[in-house]
Order: sequence, then C-alpha cells, then structure tokens
Amino acid sequence: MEINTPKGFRDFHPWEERIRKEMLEKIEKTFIKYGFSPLSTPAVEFLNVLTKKSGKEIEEQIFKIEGEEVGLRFDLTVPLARYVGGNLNLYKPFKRYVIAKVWRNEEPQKARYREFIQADVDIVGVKEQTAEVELLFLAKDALESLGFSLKNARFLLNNRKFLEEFAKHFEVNSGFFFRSIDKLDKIGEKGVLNLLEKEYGEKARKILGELKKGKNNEEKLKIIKEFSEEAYEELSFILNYFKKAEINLSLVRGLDYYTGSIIEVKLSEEIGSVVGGGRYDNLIGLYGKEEPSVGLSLGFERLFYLKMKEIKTKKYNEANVYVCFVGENFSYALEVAQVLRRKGIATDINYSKRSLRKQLDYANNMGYKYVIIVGDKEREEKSVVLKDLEKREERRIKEEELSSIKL
RNA sequence: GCCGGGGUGGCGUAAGGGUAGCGUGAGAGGCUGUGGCCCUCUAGGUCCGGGUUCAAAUCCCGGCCCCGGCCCCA
Repeated sequence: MEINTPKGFRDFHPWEERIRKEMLEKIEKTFIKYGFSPLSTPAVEFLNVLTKKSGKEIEEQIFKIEGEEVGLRFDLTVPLARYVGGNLNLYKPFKRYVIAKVWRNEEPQKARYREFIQADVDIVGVKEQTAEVELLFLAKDALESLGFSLKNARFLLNNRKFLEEFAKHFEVNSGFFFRSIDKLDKIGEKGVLNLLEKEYGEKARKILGELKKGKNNEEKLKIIKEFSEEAYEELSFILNYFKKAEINLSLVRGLDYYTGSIIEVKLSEEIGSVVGGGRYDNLIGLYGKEEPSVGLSLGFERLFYLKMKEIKTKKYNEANVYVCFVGENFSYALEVAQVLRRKGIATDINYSKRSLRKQLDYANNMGYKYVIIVGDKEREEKSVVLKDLEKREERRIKEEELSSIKL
C-alpha cells in the first residue's frame, strides 16, 4: 500500500496546521483592515482562460483534468482577471483579496511545492500610484501582524517601464536579459556578468555597471529618469509616501504581465522574497475591458517555513480546559463541559475510564492550561475542582460559579 | 526535464549477505482522586516491484518519494 503523498503535496500535522490557520487569519484580518473584500473562484478554469497570456512552458505546468478542457489554477491573478472581465458592472476601484490553494506541476524544491497557498490582494481600476502606496503599507502591516521583525526587512521597488527603456537602449530587450539580471542577488555580480558576457560580449560590463550605479534612492532615481520619465514620476510618488522602500534597478520578477511598478519584500537574506507584486495594466483587458491594476501576493509557504523554525512544541490542542472524571461520573463531567462550551470556552473531556494519573498525563502532553476534576464528591455537592496545570494550583468552586469564570 | 545525495517502527538511529537491535514517542498496568519521574508489559519497521542467492535491509535493475542544485517560476 502506498502511504506517501504525491510528489510536491504535503500533509500538515495538527500542530502545523494550527499555526497555518492562525497565520492565515492574521493575514485575512489585515486585508480586511485595508478595505479589501473576499472573492472566491473555482479551483479549475478553462484551459484557454489559464493560457491566455502564457507560453508553452507555463502550459506544461498546469495540472490538467483528463478528458476535459479545464485545469487547476496556477495563480490567483488570472481567475481575478477572468472574473472582472465577466463582471463589467463592478464598482471601481474593485479591491479583492483571496487566500487559496494553487497548483503547479513542476519539480519541487526548497519551499516550493506543487500545491501551495497564495494570499493575494489586488486593486482593479486605479492607475495612480496611490494604490501601490496602500499595498506597501498593507504588506508591512501583514508581516508585523504575523510577528516578524522588520528590522532587516527590505522593501524593494523597481519599474518595468524603466527596465524596458533600459534594455531598448542597450539593445538587449530579451527575456534572457531580464532573467539574468534578476539573479543578481542569487549568483552575484560575477555570475550575472558571466551570463551577460556570453550573450552580449563586450557591452555586458557596461550594462551591468549602469545597473549597479547609484548608492541611494536619489541617485537611482536620477538614472531612471535618464531612461524613463514615467518610471521616475511613479517611483518618486511611491517613495514620497513609503519612505522605507528602496529602489533596486535589477529587480525584475518573473511575471511577464507586469507593466509598471514592481514590488518585492525580503525579510532577511536567508530566504528570498516573501512578498511580491506589481502593476499589470494590460492583463484584465485580455478578458474584457482594460483596467489598470496592481496587486500583491504574500508568499505564504515561505512565511510559514520561517515561522515554523521558531516553534518547537508539538502541543496543539486548541481547547483550554480538559475535564477529568473518576468513577462513573462521565455524565456530570459532560454537564460541566457543556456549561463551559456554552460560554465559548474550548473544552475537551475524558472519554474512557482510566486513572486520574493518566488523565492528567494526557492533559499535560496535550498542552491544556486547566483541568477540571470531578468525582462522586463533586457531583453530590455540585462543585468542581479547577486546577491550573502550569501553576500546579487547584481550588474548589461551585458549579454555578462556572458560568462566570474567567480562564 | 536534468545533475547529485538519500529512504530501516510515528520520530531518531544500529546492523552492510546469515536471529532486524537501541533510544524516543504511543497504548495498558504497577497506581480506578492528583500530573511530566520510575518499573513492567504490549503494539509497531527494512519505500514499492522484479532479479541474483540455500539465504537480501544489505548486491543488481526499474519505479516511487524526500533533500540539495540546474532550468523555470506566468
């Protein structure tokens, strides 16, 4: 019998899934706080929807349903574009968030899987960079709410209009060029230079030198201005409001649908970007009326990976209280548990006739904060013993006091 | 798709042709009214499929999965 999961698909243990849920909730709260509304679309889309803007390599990464003209979504932006294209009556700006699984049929790698969660926010119908500013603040808030330190965080910005003019000027306007310079962080200056030299020879050094110029945002803006006035205006606007951001002239990001701003957030050097996004003013038009749009995607799996490195415990029970009973007192224990549950206190209860020792042992291992012990004596006098497992203190309280207890 | 490394109870490991052992975790009891210790017992394993051999966890072939990396990352 096969007991493995399929390649690139994972189980999440209770103690992991609990953390994931908590993280997702925090992300969602931040999205709502910024005025975004939820949108849910199917896991499958027609193949001609999915492949509208993508090449062959991308098509190969789609999980297709055999015998049908549909496949699993590989991101959340295409379904958004399809949705907006089919619902032209939406009020603009249309701000939607979605936190959902997507699937890509590719080789798994470190923190890359075939099934993973994306958390996206997009603003449809705003051409001004006010939208980018909002998204940057949102990203900052979301990361903070997840408990990550932003001490070493870097908010990186670039602009596609600049990149394209730049490439045109040096006559290197190809996917290869963009892919190469995007690797600067990964393989270093020398590595990129090697790549570029093979393709472009002599001028590689000059091109790279130009990209490396500029020590701070001001100097980089000047360079950008030489190539694209628009990119200069747009980036200046954003930086005016979100001062923490820094320009990175070699930031590309893979998505070929980006048309303007490109945004990327790194928490540390150890792991790559945890947030990515940008402006895609032409994508929606493929499915209907053109709408200027900008969006951001939180790399949930990477954030989860980082979070799990901090957390060691495998205690996972969500309940606060475990009700133990001795003798034949399940019914009284149940009664007590129900009182607490009606109060909204997560409460678990012992099910089997086993020694109190075992019950306390279990409660400890599961990570409950409190246990309640009931037996013949408690049933008769309508009381319970409430025990704080951490402080190792216990006290006796009346059953009617239970409904007003604070835990 | 390609290149490396790897896969032994739930987890971590030992045995490298000849009895699958240890630790930990799990369950029961010691001890059915007070917990994390201790003792005893129980269950649980060679990734899958072939081949070689008297005999395979061990050697060979194929597959699956995991970990790195390349390509790619819409």
